Amino acid sequence: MGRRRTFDVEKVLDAVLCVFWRKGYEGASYADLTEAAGVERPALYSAFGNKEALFRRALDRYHERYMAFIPEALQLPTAREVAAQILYGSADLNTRYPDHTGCLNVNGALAGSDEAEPIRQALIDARAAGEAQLRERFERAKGEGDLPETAKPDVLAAFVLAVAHGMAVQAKAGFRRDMLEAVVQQALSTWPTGSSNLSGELV
Amino acid sequence: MGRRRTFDVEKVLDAVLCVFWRKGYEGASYADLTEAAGVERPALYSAFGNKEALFRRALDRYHERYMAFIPEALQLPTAREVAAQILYGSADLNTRYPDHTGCLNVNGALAGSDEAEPIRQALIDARAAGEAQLRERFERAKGEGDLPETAKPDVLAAFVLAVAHGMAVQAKAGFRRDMLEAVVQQALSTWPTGSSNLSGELV
DNA sequence: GTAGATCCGTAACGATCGTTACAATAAGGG
DNA sequence: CCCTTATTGTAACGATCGTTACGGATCTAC
Repeated sequence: MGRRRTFDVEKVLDAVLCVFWRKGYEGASYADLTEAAGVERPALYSAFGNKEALFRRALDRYHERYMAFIPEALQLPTAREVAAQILYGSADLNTRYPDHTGCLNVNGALAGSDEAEPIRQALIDARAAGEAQLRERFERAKGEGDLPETAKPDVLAAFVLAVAHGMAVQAKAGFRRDMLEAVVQQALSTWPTGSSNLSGELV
Repeated sequence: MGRRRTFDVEKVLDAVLCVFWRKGYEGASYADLTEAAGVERPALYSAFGNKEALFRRALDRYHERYMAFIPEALQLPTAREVAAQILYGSADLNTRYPDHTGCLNVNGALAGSDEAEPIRQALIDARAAGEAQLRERFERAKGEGDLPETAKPDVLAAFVLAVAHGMAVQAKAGFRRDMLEAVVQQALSTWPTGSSNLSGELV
């Protein structure tokens, strides 16, 4: 059967993920990746394929390990709780690790060379998938009377994720968690209600 | 006094600016820059210095030519109008040019290699300067009774710019202007007021 | 018209990029 | 114990990165 692998594939993937999280797809070199992983280049190629495939694996792992709060949030009873959980969860995740702040979905490849276009599009698709889920959840809330008839689920979803992405930019700039949480509170103060709460006050 | 320049420095700077806008600092190569500018590399070095200095010149020009709506917005009479002008102006700028969407302040260098750290910090500083101006404007509004005593100018400024930065991310992902404008409307839907407008309706 | 200064394009610099031969090493099956 | 198979680290690949010598071209000043 031949020689066996001497490193833990998942641990290496975690180390690689952190580098991509901090430096983005193009900003992370194989020198950075091998140093963080404690593994030489051919081992990375053998285990994961080329850089693009490695990033996609790291991105999948990111969603599994760090974005699990999103599907959890979608199961909460009210649309407002869903939005609050997503926004507070984002503020937390974006500031939890001082050496890789922000969000991989945003940091990964916002702008870059033409060579990075497939990865940039993959991140766009990943964000669009999350937005579609959120929109569907808000449509359900509208049907349940949890959101008013005038509410626009697509706009609400885009708004919530705009705030989340903006916080990711701010976290990458060094914003502290309590500031982001205050931003979330302000964002939620505009939340529409199905009944009589027109005051804009927090529930 | 010697041979004269055969190209228009400002036009070259505009062409360079568009490339940085689309691909970011590290994603834009000299091959890209010279092709867009119609000028060979040594001419760029002679006129602007190295890549970092060239980007800073392009960034200055960006603020002069495209972000002029910010200081204009700050002079509007009410805090709500200031916020609205900044957000609608951002939505417009982020989607106005199909081949370089989003915002240079965000696209330029959100994440990247260590070599890009000075530029990344310069963009952070530029955004922080705009945020400080906005906060001061909101402090003034608070003193004028335009914002309630409970309002937090720093949080409001961070919130407005979080929405703006989030829209920049979304615009770079292909969001259309009308969608961003709906996001802006949602963000403004319950702007705090100093007097009796607690309905959350748009003015 | 000539001298001096400045700019232009070609072509190359060393460094780093992502990627991969290749040989040594270590495991299992006969 | 040998053969096969797979993994390891070294060391290099061609391409591209940002940067710059250098020589020919073009201007002003005298």
